[in-house]
Amino acid sequence: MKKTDKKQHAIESRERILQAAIMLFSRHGFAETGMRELVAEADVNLSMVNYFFGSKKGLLKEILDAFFSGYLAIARDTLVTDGDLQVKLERFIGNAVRYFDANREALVIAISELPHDDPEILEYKAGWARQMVEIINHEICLPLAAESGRAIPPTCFAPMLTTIMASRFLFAPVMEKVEAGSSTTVTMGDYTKTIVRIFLQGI
Amino acid sequence: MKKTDKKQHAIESRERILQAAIMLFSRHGFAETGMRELVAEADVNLSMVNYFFGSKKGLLKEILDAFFSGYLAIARDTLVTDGDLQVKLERFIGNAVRYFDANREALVIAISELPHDDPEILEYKAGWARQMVEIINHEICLPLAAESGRAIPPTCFAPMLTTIMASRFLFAPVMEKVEAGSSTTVTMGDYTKTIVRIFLQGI
DNA sequence: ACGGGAGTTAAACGAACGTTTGATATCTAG
DNA sequence: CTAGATATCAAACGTTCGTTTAACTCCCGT
Repeated sequence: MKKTDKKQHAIESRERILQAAIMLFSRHGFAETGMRELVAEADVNLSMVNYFFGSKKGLLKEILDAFFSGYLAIARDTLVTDGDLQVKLERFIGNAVRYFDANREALVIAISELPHDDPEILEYKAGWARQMVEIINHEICLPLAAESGRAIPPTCFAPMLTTIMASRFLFAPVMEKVEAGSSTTVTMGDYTKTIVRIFLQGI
Repeated sequence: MKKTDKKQHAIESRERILQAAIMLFSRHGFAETGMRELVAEADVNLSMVNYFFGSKKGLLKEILDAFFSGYLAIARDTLVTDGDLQVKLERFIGNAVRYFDANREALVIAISELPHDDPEILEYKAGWARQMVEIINHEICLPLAAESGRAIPPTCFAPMLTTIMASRFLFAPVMEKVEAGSSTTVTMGDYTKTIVRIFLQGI
């Protein structure tokens, strides 16, 4: 095995652990997923999780970190610009839904773990939320108040916007049982358009 | 101790377990809450949970059952009536938000556990969802399609409506860290009005 | 008044948990 | 070439998990 192969293999082991964790944490939950189940799925030795991530919780942190930073980047890229409020909102929702779709498993983990008050995790979830709230405030809430007089705080609006975009992915397992195939009858494009329409002109 | 006192005490033990479970499951999650932590909070013996509820999962089921049946009852009472679609929707949102507020801990448990695919739990979450979807379809989606031509399936709309109403409670622990007191700066009445306005005429 | 069922208890069960250790193989740097 | 870092491994660590058992108390129906 060449040196590059060895390093490559290590990187791949790390990556396999991440992928397996994202899948299992989203399907069974973080706490109900055991390390042995995880390493079996990732096809690595039991010790490798602690070797690469320090602890099981460290692994969760890295997953959440990657997801939140991507979500925040989308907010920055689509909202922190000149232009009409409606255009910005439409662009943000479009990109965010695409991002949620491409990372639906990490999204489910993030929302599931969101309300739990593990101090260690909560504190730095708040770190990401703080940045998000600031963007939503400057680019949506303040302009909205200026042009229509409606004052809605970003700490209230950001959760609304995030959860409505996430709703489809959170309910997917249940709705698939309610009506098989229901998670695909509405295209992602129509899903986006529906959310945009609700926010711009109501149902 | 009188007979009524004894029976009363048993009922109270059962009730204390339920209350402690609702609190702990919502704060720490179902799987991360241990039985010993639970019975210490409820001030009962370790065996009592299995005695009253059969298993830890039986306890979770009872909590979810009570929450879902209450939510479904509100949907029936406020939506399955004659009247204008907008009036019905406004009435439903008002009552549902009040219900979520009064049962915010059970709500958090329900949403957190929603995406996980434990077959036993998933199957009967789907049972409740099926009834909910049917009501939303008949009372909202079909009338909406008839009067405005917009076709949005209830398996897509019900999750949207539910999660936007739940958003405030799901994000409360995080938003409280972002801005202390932020979970009370918007009254429940204003929160309701905002959601109603979004759905009826947009932001 | 007494047998039976319901509530409660302390103790123990085996299993599974996350983590650590020490050895081994492989690659890198000097 | 060799010393050290890196990746992998099997095995064991001590805890904690959810559940079960058996004994005990107390109340109720007959």
